[in-house]
Amino acid sequence: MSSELTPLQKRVLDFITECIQDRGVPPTVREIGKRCKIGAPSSVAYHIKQLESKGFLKHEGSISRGLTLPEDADPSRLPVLGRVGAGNGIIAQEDIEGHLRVDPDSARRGDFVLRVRGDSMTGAGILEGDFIQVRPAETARDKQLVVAVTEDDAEGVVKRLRKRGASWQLESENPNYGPITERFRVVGLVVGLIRNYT
Amino acid sequence: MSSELTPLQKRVLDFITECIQDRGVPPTVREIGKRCKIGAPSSVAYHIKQLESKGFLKHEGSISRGLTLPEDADPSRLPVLGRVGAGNGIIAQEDIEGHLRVDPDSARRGDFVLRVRGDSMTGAGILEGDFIQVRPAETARDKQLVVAVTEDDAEGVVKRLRKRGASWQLESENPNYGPITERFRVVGLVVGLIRNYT
DNA sequence: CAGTATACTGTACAGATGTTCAGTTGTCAA
DNA sequence: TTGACAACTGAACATCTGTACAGTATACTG
Repeated sequence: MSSELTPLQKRVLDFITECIQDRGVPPTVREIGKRCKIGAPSSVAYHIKQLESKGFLKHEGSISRGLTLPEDADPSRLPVLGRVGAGNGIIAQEDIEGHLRVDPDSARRGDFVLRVRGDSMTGAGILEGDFIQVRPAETARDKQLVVAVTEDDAEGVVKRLRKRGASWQLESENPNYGPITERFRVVGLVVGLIRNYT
Repeated sequence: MSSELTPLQKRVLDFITECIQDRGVPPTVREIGKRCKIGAPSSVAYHIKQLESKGFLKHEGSISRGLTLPEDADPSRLPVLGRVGAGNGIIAQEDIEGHLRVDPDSARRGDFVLRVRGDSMTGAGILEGDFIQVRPAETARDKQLVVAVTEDDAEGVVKRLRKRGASWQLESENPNYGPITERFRVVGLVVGLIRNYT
């Protein structure tokens, strides 16, 4: 695969990212060279071309400091999914309904957002229409809020994982709903919630 | 006051903001001049100096494109307040405990964030420790969620505003708490909620 | 009127900057 | 060894870029 980075390319990319985020201004080729121990500006240009062709960087014409990161390089910009897939890749491109920006301190690469349907979790303060931030995971501990898929419902549900005796089940937090005892698979942990009052 | 902008200065600042947000790279003095019909680069430098001295812009040394916006120019970066003041200015600098970034589409300039204390609003899906996004306002409509201050408690409470007969009162959404019927003043509307599960 | 402050223009210049191009080095396969 | 290829170096160059400086025009003040 051509989308792998050499250690040096990674260092270059990291430095560019650092400059943009911390200083607000992208670096020049010579600044990159100085920091990453690359002697010639043309050599840096070479790496930039590599990074650009691999999709890690955008390079605007030949203007000074014309380096930007592609939008999806920002880990705090999370995709809002209409459903979670049951397949191996949780995030299917066709299910992305939009994007939501969250605080960078509470986001990790890979997180995604799901819109809550139904009122089965009102007891946990999760209302219909809320957005929940989910961190992909295949296991969870007792009493954690999880997103799971069952064989019936491959769309994904938000429930509390509970151990009852020897077996695990998914419980709602609304007396009108019973637990899910059929086979299920945890796909992620609920790590945050965003609600908008119109 | 020296913090007012002339129309031209505003156009310059708007263009710089546009470049940074849309293109990712700040403009050069000549790019600004071209767009804002300022003939001489030195004249643009003059305006930049003005904008910088008024605090609307940061200007890094004499490096190319060394223009950045001060952090508090970002309307999606909201201050987290420990309490809301009862005075004329709601946001007192000394009460700012930190900052929280929210989605730009749901933020407006002036919004702030308050950490919820107590469980009086659990019925509305607002739990202790949640962050609520507040938009300053002095009036609100029936049934809206508001932040208000009373004479006893100048710290600020989150309640639902209700009209009961001829008078208004603040109601909790937890059967263990009664309504607040004493004099109060609305300071803002609840427009969003952010919760982090650790 | 003279004096002053603001908001410019025009020009010049040193240094920064992206790019090109002709080579060089090291690795790996045949 | 030879050839191919990726990863560089070094030097040169045309432009881009921020800044300095010497003025100009206008409005306002006393």
